[in-house]
Amino acid sequence: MSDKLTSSLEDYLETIYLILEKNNSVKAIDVSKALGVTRASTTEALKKLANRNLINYGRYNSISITVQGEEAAKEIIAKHQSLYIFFKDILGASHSEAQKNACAIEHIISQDMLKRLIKFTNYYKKTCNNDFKSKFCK
Amino acid sequence: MSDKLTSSLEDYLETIYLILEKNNSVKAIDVSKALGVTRASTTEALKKLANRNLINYGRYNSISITVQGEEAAKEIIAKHQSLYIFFKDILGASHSEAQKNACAIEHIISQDMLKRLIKFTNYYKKTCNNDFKSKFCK
DNA sequence: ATTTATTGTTAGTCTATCCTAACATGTTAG
DNA sequence: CTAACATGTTAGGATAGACTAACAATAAAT
Repeated sequence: MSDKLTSSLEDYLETIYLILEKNNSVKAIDVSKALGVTRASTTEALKKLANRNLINYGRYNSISITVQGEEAAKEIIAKHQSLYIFFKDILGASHSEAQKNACAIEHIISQDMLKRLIKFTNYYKKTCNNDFKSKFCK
Repeated sequence: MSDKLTSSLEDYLETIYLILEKNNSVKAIDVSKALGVTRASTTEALKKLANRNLINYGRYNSISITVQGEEAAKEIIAKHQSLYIFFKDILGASHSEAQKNACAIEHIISQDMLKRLIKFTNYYKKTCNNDFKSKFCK
């Protein structure tokens, strides 16, 4: 039924979820600030997310997330998190590098590849004691 | 001077380079077919690449690549290759999965992260004998 | 409570990318 | 050589995403 979200809409949804988790409420302006876009852009994105029943929201209303929306957001965040951990803990990248790359790649890596990456990360952490990191990452 | 290429333009340039490598000549139609886009889209992209001095080409002319274009193409292909190898040889993904993900991620992974990934891949291949792949990837 | 500041919306513009359809140019087979 | 076919170009339209600027609604402050 629902087509795959664009990277951009995934970013909006993810941001809404994360702010809600912290603050227990989100306003459009918070989303705008978090993503570094104008309020106009956020309005447009919110409409699209609402049309797909991922969030509830109407004119001048505060935003809530639907069950579907929550599921979708959690999936994105899980991808982000797995990538971040691989970049940081295995490859030894800095927080900001790991973050930046995870933010971009989370939208395009396939489910299959992500599963492999997670399995590998867990395996490597257990078995290899971060040899690589200690040798090559200062 | 030259802004970063978009993912789309990178794809066109990469494709041109790869076809040239094989055939010693490229036509727009080859690029169209390789990328699965219309001739019209290719015409447009070729104009943009020519404007940035990455290829030489005029109306109804066959395409050649400039020195700058070659450099840029090689960089993209190197990214692709490194990602592909990691996905295939370390994570044990299939050819097509590795290919698909490399094609997408090559345009967005940072130089820093790529370097780390390459270093890691080499290190892991030497040191770890593909334990993970043999255990988890059939 | 009314003014001021903040936040949200709309309308219109821009860029990038793709498309289709019509037309132009090249190429190849009779 | 000239008809077909293949290839390239143009014009025009669609979608997605962002922007600015003007306006509307809400919230805060005096």
